[in-house]
Amino acid sequence: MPATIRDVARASGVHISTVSRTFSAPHLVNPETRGRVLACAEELGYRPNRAARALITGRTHNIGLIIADIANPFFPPLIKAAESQARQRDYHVFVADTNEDPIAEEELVHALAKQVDGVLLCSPRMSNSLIEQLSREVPLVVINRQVAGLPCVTMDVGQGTRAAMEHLLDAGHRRIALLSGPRGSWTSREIRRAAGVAVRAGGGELTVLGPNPPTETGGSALAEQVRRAGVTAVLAYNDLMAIGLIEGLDALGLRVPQDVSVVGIDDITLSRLTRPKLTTVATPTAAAGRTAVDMLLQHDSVATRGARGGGRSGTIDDRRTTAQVMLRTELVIRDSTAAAPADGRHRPDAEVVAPGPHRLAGPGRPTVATGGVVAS
Amino acid sequence: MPATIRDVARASGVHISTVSRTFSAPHLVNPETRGRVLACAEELGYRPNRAARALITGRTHNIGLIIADIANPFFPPLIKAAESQARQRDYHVFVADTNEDPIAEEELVHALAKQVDGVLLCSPRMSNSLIEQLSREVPLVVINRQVAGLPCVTMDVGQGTRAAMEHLLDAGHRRIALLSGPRGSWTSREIRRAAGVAVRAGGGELTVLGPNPPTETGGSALAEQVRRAGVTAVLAYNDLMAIGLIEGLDALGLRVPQDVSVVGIDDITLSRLTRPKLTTVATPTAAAGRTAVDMLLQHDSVATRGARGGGRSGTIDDRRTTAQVMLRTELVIRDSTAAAPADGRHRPDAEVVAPGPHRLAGPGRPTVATGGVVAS
DNA sequence: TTGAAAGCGCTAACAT
DNA sequence: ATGTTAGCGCTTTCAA
Repeated sequence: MPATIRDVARASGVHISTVSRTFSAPHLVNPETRGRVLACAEELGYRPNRAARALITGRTHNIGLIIADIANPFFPPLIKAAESQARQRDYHVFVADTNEDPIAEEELVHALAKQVDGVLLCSPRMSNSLIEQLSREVPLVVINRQVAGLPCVTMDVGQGTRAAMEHLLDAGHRRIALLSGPRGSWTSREIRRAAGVAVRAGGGELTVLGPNPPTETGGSALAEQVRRAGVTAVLAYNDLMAIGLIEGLDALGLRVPQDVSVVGIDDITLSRLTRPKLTTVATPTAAAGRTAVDMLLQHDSVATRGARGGGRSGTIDDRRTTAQVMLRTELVIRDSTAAAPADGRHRPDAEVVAPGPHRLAGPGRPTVATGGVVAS
Repeated sequence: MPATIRDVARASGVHISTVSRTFSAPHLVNPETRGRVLACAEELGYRPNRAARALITGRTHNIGLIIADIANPFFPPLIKAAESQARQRDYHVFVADTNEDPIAEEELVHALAKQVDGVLLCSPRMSNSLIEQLSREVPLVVINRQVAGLPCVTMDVGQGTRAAMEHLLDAGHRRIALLSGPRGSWTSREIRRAAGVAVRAGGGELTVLGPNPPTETGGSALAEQVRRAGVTAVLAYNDLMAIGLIEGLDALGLRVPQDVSVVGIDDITLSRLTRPKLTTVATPTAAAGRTAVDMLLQHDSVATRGARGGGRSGTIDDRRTTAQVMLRTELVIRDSTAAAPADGRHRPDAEVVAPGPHRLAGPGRPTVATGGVVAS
């Protein structure tokens, strides 16, 4: 039923290749002919079949977006921005949800590989080596994680964590807890590292609780542990956990921020709507989505992984041009943090992190180009 | 670079058609041969190219999901459920965001049509006639709207609205406002219709404010109008608006629920997290996503719109089997509603709906099969 | 049970 | 500037 290139050719009295050119290389066709072809195409409702085109050009004009959990409010703005940016460049996007499962992630990359020109891997939980290996199958841009040799866009949570900790230390807090995120999360590791350094530098003591599921439930489940730890302030892996924690604390009769100060990370919409409004490290999610798409398509346009043409270069070769972008974050102070209560609180009984073996910026770390802009 | 069917054929010493059969009709191939082929395929990391397959079978194993606004928290659970259900049936899903723009909707259907076996149109804002017309181009399942002759999955917001209104009337409210949703929203029309009837039946007076953008901002912007209307209770088109309204009311010094009761619709996660917790009409979004996918794929498996085969039947023909499913909703009473204040409040100055010309269940309405189950 | 051949809708050399 | 031809990776008659 749908009109094909042949229908248009017949209708406009030219060869199919002329029709093809009219769409893929208009400058090569006589304006007059072009007009006629276009008119016929319009009339017949003809639209080039992208799949057929992909078969020969090797470029599908699709991209994959693999998300840890669509229902986690951190992601929708990123998805939205990525989709919008992609479409603006005439790309469509497959969105897939892994439920935070590394196995599902891998399977999805394989499944999508043939149908897309590249995949945006958002908050992957799999190993670095697996990511590298998959990047040989299809161009990858990694979001929320750094993988040496691959284009990555990350948020500067280290800086955000420092700012948050300094904010808490300034307010007189000394015993501080960190609710860490899921196992395998690069972001969580960065936060922990930065938190350890910052708290130590400020003369405080950090208690790390986790790993945890990055959800509201994950946060509220920690209320009792937080209480027992005897801390006066908490930094959570994300806003959802922070909000859950506040709920849980509330149920235990602990008030935020009077008894305990709580800081989140992400600045999801929700964080302005709960009471108390959440102090949090704002993370430029939409910018991350846009940037990742740009990086993928730039990377991708350079390297035509065509069936006919230059072959599968670009997947490996232009690693040199591979950029790692880190987007700035920003501490947003609202109502969930206040001065530390005057009375000393009881002793902790959870793990206490002495500075430990983490290097802050050792020689092994990949160079980071800080080029991002905070979403306003 | 990626292995093709030919590589596998060469490696296993059979003709490509045998390899093809091994994957698409295994029972037609000798078990021994099949084993060998499978082994080689495995070894080479071969995966059938779906685009190439689609070219000849006419079935892409992709579906499109067109969403009014991904960032609106109503949608992510639906997207997630749809994607999950689709993938379970070996389908991938394109997600596209229209920004509530009817023009974008139409354009997206066209753009996606060739790459998918069907499109889920979620909360479309375009006209019925356009939807019908588009359904001739590609199988459509409409979510959150009823279009005669097309498979639809809707939420029974009429019932939910009645329950909400009865709840308010029981609590002594007589002056009630309805914050309507976006222009073009079927759901908004249904709510208004049901609200008018229910309030009138209960001896109350309904003030309709709108149309409005279905956002928090949309809600908070209405606070002043709500105050001037002199109502003691409000039903909002969705939770986001309800929450925004509560914020706005708060800024005007009006307390919820003491001064004004507020009811939302949807029961997004957020509604349990704001203070006061929102009374709302729970809407089974995940179930809607799953159901829509099922309807599309069932519809679709019946009708092979193959290039070679039976042609583009199914798009028009089996309208007879077209189902319209309406999912049950449920009023969830939380903390944003209370008894009407004893003192009479000032007179409204916004539009007052006398029963008006709306029929509740006129002859022109399509038959509705109520078959849904509320998501627990 | 397998192979041969045609072709899905399109693009890209190569001619003209 | 346009037509010819080959073929992307795959499925599907039709024969053998």
